Amino acid sequence: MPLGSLRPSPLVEQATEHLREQILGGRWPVGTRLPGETALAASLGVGRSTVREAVRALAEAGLVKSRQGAGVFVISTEPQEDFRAGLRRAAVAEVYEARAVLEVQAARLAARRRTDEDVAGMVAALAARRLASARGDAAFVDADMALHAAMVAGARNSVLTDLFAEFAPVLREALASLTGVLGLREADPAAVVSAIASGDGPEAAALLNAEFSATLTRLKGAP
Amino acid sequence: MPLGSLRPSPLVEQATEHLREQILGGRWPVGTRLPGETALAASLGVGRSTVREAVRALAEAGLVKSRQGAGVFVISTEPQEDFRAGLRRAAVAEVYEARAVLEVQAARLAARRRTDEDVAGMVAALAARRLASARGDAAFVDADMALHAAMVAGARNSVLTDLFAEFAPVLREALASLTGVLGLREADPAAVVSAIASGDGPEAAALLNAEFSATLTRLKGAP
DNA sequence: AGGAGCGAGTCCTCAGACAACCTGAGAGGT
DNA sequence: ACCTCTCAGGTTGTCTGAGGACTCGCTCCT
Repeated sequence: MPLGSLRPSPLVEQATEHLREQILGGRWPVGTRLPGETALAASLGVGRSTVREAVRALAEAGLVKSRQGAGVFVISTEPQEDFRAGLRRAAVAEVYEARAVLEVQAARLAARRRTDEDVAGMVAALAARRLASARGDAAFVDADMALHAAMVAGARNSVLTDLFAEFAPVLREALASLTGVLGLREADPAAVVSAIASGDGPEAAALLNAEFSATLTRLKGAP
Repeated sequence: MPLGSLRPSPLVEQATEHLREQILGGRWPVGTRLPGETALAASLGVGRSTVREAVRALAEAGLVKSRQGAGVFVISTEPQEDFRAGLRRAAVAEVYEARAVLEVQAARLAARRRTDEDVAGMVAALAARRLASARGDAAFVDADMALHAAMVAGARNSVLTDLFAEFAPVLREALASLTGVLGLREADPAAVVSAIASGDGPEAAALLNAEFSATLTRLKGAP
């Protein structure tokens, strides 16, 4: 069962996911021994070191444990992976869409609940974003994310705030290399902030939704 | 800074923990590049394969990400506290509100994207929920959650699906003891399902939003 | 029957080689 | 002056071969 000869992703990741599926699928129950490194390598059509790195990743994920001289043993078949791990594996467009789902409604709530301090935070983040616009992509994306975090914080819901914090690192990484293509600098978040500040929830939601939709079509158009 | 010549544990694990401490300790801020594999190997006094496996483990843990040709970059210095744990600690009303944020928009997407199989799943879940309505609270809540999971699945976004799965256990536990107070049995999810099936996103979103809002006021009124 | 010894199998680590890829500097043209 | 192209150096990705360390089952001897 050799892995595809084409290489859309690193071989190690392919091997890791392949083995993960087998384990989660119940091919090797808890306590059983996996085939040896050389056997797995031959079966997957990759080198031994590739298999070793895949097994190392599964060990870090808590699915297997290797004992020198004995073999690699399954210690769990539960998809113990936390939400964060799934996020990193998901396609950028899906992550971005989920982020849009979260933020559009959060903006609506923020318009009703934001305190004056929240507004001050958004205004400050807005200014920082404007400054960062002239700097590198990474700095700009950081400032942009900080602004959006401030807007979500205005919703005064700790679950939503934590959730956005989950998305932040993945989004930052994905967007930093795409700022040029996506035209993030052309967006006008000031209007959204003023809508939230003035308590106009539907307006804030509509503005954000339009921006996210435009970015999303660009994202799907040009990978 | 060579690792100890004695080997109480495998070298890879020592190297992994060593690097993890450095990253969590802030030696390399988010976004910075780690020294190259060969440099790290020399600095730790181990071979390059050992360093590679350590980096692979840290990548699986979500701390770093390696890009071929560029280097290994720090993407998080957070000690990976579990989002799930935070969910369990949050107030029920906040969790429920976040769930509403997620589902209302997911329903809107589902109306555009759901396949016929998705609709079949929702109809089946609807029937099961109707049957379960006569049974105990726990069974009914399970059936209700299954129905909502089917609706979210219709949005065809794996991130949203995973996210709802994250909420499910917490919601189930919290709602099972409150079904009587919240009047969940009185809701009419059939209308939402038919709106999704007929492609009417705004209608589906509005219906869900109304239901969630009503439940939320009851939830805050009588904890 | 019981224990010591042995050997096959396995993981652990290293070294070297080459491929694939990214980045930045410099040449060259507009 | 600015833009584009090329190229060289550095980095990660992958494979292979080798030897060390450890586990476990089998054999042989007492």
